[in-house]
Amino acid sequence: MPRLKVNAAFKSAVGTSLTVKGWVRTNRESKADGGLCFVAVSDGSCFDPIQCVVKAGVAGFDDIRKLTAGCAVEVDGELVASQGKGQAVEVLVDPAKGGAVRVLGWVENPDQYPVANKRHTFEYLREVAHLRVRTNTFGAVARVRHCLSMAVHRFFHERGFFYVHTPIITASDCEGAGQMFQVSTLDMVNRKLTPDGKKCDFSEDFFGRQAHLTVSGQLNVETYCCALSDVYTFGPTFRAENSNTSRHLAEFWMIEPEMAFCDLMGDSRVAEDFIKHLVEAVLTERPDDMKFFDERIEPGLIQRLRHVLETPFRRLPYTEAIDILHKAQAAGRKFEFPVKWGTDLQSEHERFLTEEHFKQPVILMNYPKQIKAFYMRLNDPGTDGAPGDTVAAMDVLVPQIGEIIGGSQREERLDVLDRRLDEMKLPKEDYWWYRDLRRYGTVPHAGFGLGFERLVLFVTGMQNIRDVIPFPRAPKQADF
RNA sequence: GCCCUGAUAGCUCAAUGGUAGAGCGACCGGCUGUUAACCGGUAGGUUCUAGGUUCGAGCCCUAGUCGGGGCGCCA
Repeated sequence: MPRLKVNAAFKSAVGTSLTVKGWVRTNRESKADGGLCFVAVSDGSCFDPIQCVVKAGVAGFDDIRKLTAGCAVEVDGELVASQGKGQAVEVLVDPAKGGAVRVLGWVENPDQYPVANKRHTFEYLREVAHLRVRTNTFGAVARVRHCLSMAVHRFFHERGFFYVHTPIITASDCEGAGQMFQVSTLDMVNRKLTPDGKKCDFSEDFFGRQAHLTVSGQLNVETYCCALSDVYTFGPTFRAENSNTSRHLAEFWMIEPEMAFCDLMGDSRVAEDFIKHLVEAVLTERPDDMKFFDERIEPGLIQRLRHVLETPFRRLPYTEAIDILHKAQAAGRKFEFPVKWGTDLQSEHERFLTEEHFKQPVILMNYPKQIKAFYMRLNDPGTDGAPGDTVAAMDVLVPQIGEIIGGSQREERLDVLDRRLDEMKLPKEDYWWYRDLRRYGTVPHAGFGLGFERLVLFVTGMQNIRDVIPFPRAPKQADF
C-alpha cells in the first residue's frame, strides 16, 4: 500500500488503500463492533491527526491497546467515511482487507512522557524543546514559520530581487547595532597580550584580528545592491545584549532587502506590500493552523489580520507623532516616560499610536538624526517642519508587537556620510569599503530589516518570541 | 542591567511553624463508534540548592541557581 502523508490522505478518495506513518496522539478503546481502538496518528503534515479505527482481529491487537501518546506506528488500512462525529474520513484497519499496525517505537515510560496528552504551559514546554513540536501549538508554529519563509523568498523572487548570503562571521567592528558575540580560537585562559599588556593580542587568532558574529547583514548587502540593484538577505543574526523580554532573542533571523534607485517612500511601499503578502500567504496556505491560533491562542486573530490586509498603512512623520502624543497627554493620557522631540519613542508611545490612536499598522518616518545610525540619509533642513535635523528613517509599528521593521534611505553622498562618521566619532578607515560604494558610482538606495520571529508572533498571536523559534537562545538559555 | 513575582507528584496547583493533598496524565477495571469522554480504584514526594532560627520548617531568615511578568537596549 502506498504511504501517504496525513494531509494527502485527507484529500484522497474514499476506498483508497494506504499506509500512514506517524506518532500516536491519542488512543481510545471501545467494546463496540467486537472491539475497536481509535488511534489518532499525526505525521506533522497538517494540523489534524488522522483517526485509525483498528478492529480487534488485527494481529497484535493487545499491543495496539497499549499504544500511548508519542508511540511511532505504521498503519495499513483503507480510507473510509467516518461513522463517528468529528472527522469526515478515517482509516479503517480491517484484517479481512489486509489491515495491519506495526509499532516502530514505544514510549518506554508513559507515566513520565513529557508531552502527555493534556494541557501544558509554554514555560514548561520550553524545557522539553526537543519534544514540544509534537504538540498542536508548536506543530502549527513550525508549519506557519515554514510558510512564511517560503513566502519571503517568493515575494522577492517575483519582484526580481536576488538572494544574497551575507557572512555570519564579521571581522569588522563597524556594524554598530549592539553588543556582539566574539568568535575566536584562542586559548581563553593562557592568551597572549599586546606588548603593552593591556589587551588581548588577536594577531595570532584565526582571522588575524578580532572577529564577531554578525549583528546585521546590511552593510554587506549594500555592496551587492550597488551592482545587482534589488537584493535581500535572510539569515541568522546575533545580539549579545542582556535583553530579558518576550520580544528579544540572542539568535534570531532577519530579512534585509536593499534597493538601488529607491527613496524612503519607495522603501515604505515595499515594506507594506511585503507584510501584506506574508499575511495573505499564511491565511491562504495554512487555514488549518490559523483556525487553531484564532480559536485557542488569540481570539479574533484572523479578523485582525484581514484588517491589516484591507487597510492602507498609516504614514506620518515622527514630528507629527510627537504632536499627537503631546495632544493625548493634554487630554489626560498618562505615559510613564516623557514625550520630547529628539528622543526615541518608548514602547508605550509606539503602542499608543498603533493600538489606541490609529488602531492599524503605522509607518513613522523622518526621525531626529541624533537617535539614528550614521548611514541614514540626512534630510533637507525643515523637513516636516521639524525643529532639528532629521534623517530618512522609518519604523513600521504594528499592534501587539510594536516595532516590526526598521529601515531607511541610505546616505549616498560621501561628504555628508564622512561628516556623520566624524560626528559620531567613528573611524573612517574601518569603513573604507563601505565608503568606496559612495566613491564609485554612488546611487540613492534604501532598505529595511524585518525581525522574522516578530513577524511569526504577529501572524500567530503567540506571546513569547521564545515559542516561535525551534531552539531559542537568550541570556542563560542555550540548551538543546 | 533595573523592578516585581515564583520554584511542592510526570504536568497544573493547594497545604495557621505541628502526620504532604487535589485535578490532569500513567496504570488496572467498568461503560461507550470513541474523540477535552464518563464512573470506580492503584501507584507516584530528598517540597530548587547551601546555610541558619526553632523542641519542630514546604512555611520564618541569609545567600545562590533557575523560571515568569514589566521596563531598558532593539528586530
